[in-house]
Amino acid sequence: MNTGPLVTPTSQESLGVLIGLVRAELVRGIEAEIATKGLDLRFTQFLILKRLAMLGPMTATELARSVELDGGAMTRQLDQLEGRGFLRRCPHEQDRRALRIELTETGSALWQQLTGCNERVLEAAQRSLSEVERERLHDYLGRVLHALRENK
Amino acid sequence: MNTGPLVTPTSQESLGVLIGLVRAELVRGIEAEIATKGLDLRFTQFLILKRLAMLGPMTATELARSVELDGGAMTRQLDQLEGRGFLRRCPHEQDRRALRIELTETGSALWQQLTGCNERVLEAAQRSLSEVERERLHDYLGRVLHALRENK
DNA sequence: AATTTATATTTGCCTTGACAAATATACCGG
DNA sequence: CCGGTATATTTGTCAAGGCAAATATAAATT
Repeated sequence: MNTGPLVTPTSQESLGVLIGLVRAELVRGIEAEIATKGLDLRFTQFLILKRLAMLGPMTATELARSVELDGGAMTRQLDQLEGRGFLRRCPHEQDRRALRIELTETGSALWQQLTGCNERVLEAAQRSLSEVERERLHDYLGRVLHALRENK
Repeated sequence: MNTGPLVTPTSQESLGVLIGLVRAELVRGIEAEIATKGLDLRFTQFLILKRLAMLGPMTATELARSVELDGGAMTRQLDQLEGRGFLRRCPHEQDRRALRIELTETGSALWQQLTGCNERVLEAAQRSLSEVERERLHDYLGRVLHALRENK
C-alpha cells in the first residue's frame, strides 16, 4: 500500500499524542530490559516493587495512588506479587483497616536485579539531551502536571 | 493513617513516572471536556476521529500505528464508530486486503464539536509555559521518542 | 507460473484495569 | 457512648487492549 498519509510524529504531533508515544516506548523499553534478564514482570509490577524498594513499606492505598492504579487492581497485583513471594501484607499498627505492604527478602533481591533496568532505559531515552535540557524537560513536565491538576 | 511516606511527584520523580502521570491527567482532562459537551467518547475514539479529521482517509493499519493501538483493538473500535455512523469502511483502490477508513458527514460534524476539547486542555496544560518553553518541551519529547525508537 | 514470504483485517482468548458494591474499621459531632 | 460519615480493602462485573491464529491478498523469489 503505502498510499495513505505519512505520519511523522515528532514534527507536527500534538503534545497529547507525543506524550502518549513516549510513554508507550518507555514502557516497552523497560519491559524488554526486564525480559533480557530472564525475569517475568509487567511494567505495573515493576513500578510497585520500585516504590516499595525506594520508599519503604506503605499502605496499599498509598501504593495505588503513587502509581495511578485503581484500588481493586492493586489488590490483584498484590495477590500476584505476594503469591510469588516478593512482598508481604502485614497488619498496620495504627489502623486495622489498612495493610502494611513490605518487600520480602526475595523481593529485595529481585529489586537488586531490576534496579539497573530503569536507569538504562532512561539513560538511553535522554542520551540526546544535555544535562541542562534534561533538567528543563523534568521541570516543564512537572509544571504541566501541576497545571493539569490545578485545572480541576 | 497518614503514616506512610508522602509522595511528591514533581520533585524527585523519575522521568518515566512523571510522563505517565502527565499522560493520565491529559486523558482525564480531555475525556472530561468531551463529557461536558454531552458526548460519549473515550480517549481512544477521540484520537481515531482526530486522526481521520486531520489527515484524511487512511488504512486501518496506518490508523492503528499512529495511535499506538493493536490491530485487533482497532477493528473493534472501528466496529463501534462505524455502528454509530461516524465513519465508513470503504474498499481500498490499490490493495484489496486493506480498507480505506473515512469519516462520514456525521463524523465530520462530530469533529467540529470536538475540535475545541483538545486545544482547551492542551492550553490549560501548557499555560504556565512560555512560548519558547512550549517549543522546547515539544522538541525534547520528540528527541526522546527518536532516541527510544533508535535504541531497538 | 508456482512457491514462498509478508501484510491487512478479523476473531478468539486472556489479562488488566476501571467502577461499583460489600465489609470492616476509623473518626467526628453530639 | 451513639450515629453518621469517611476511608481501606476486597470482590464482582465489564470494557479495552495485547497476542496469536485464521483468512485473504500482495509481493518477491525461484
